[in-house]
Amino acid sequence: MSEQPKPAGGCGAALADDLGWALGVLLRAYSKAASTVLAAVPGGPRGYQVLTAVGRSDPRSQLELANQLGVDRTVMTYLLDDLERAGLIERRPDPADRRARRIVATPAGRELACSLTKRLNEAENHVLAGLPGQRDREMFRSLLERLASHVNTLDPVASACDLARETHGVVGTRG
Amino acid sequence: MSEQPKPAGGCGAALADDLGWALGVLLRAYSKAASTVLAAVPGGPRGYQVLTAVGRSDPRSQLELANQLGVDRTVMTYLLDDLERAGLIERRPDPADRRARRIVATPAGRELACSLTKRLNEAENHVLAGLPGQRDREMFRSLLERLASHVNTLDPVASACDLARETHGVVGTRG
DNA sequence: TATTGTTATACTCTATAACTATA
DNA sequence: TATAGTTATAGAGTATAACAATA
Repeated sequence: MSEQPKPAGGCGAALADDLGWALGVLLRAYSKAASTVLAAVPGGPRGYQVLTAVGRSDPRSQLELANQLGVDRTVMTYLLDDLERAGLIERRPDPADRRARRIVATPAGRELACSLTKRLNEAENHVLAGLPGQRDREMFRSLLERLASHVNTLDPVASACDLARETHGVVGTRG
Repeated sequence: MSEQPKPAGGCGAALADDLGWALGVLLRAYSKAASTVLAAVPGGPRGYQVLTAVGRSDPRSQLELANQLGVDRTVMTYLLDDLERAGLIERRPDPADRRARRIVATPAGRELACSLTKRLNEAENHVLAGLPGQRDREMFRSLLERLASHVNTLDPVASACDLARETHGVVGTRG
């Protein structure tokens, strides 16, 4: 339809009007700020995710952890290697299954995760600085989280962050 | 972002409470839908961006295009190779500078871009389905765009759509 | 035989640099 | 000398597959 080859617009949909564009810009800004904060952590953002995940609840196996964070279990090996070398986590034998390892955060790991979490909060605020009003911010967060959780239910993708994997496949659709 | 009680005396910051997480989930959902739509385009999302960019205004050089879309000029070469092979764009000599090529969309290219744009709009609506109310959607779009354009001014990153590129990094990069 | 974790390999995307042809 | 475009090479990041130990 619309077979009008309009020079300056064709079918409309200017870039600034694009949802994906806006989301991308915003996420990119946040990621930039976040990865500055997380630059010091072995494994970067991923390493931080592991730290918070193991600090949050009982010891998990590597596989559990990998599934939860949406990374391949081979990647998890490298990730944990780095974190362990840095003294942030430990691999302990699982008394119930000698194949598995229980991953626990060391005191240093918990402490680091703690301080990073605070700094990430600042990064969030930086991104949200475009909405000076407190009410606008709350509104945005609220709407965003409604959308995110809805999407998440539609898309029962295990959990938080298959993000990486999925997006990769997606983008990899290159001809 | 409220102060939640946390399990291990940690610092909280549950995953679902994280701005980066929500943004990532949403962008991922959109990317997934979008790349399904764009799977047929050589170069995927990038290819689509090129198509719309060249269809939107006067013929540009490859370098201009690369800068505008935030991709390396070496990447632009491959991208245009694919698009040209598919008969979607043409490289024409620039009468004013024999080093440069002017990139123009072929009729087929414009037509494809046009139909894809429509289908992308549907993808947007799919993602926004979590906000049933029209007013909520408008509000979200409005707030998001305010944020995005503000961030963009702070961050003079070339322009429109580093999306694709950043999406990789970003994705791996949730805080 | 299946599963946890490790290791080795291949593939994708991107960046860097070298090369050409023009300016 | 500098610039537009191309090509070749190397690097990060990820997935695939083979392997060892255990179930």
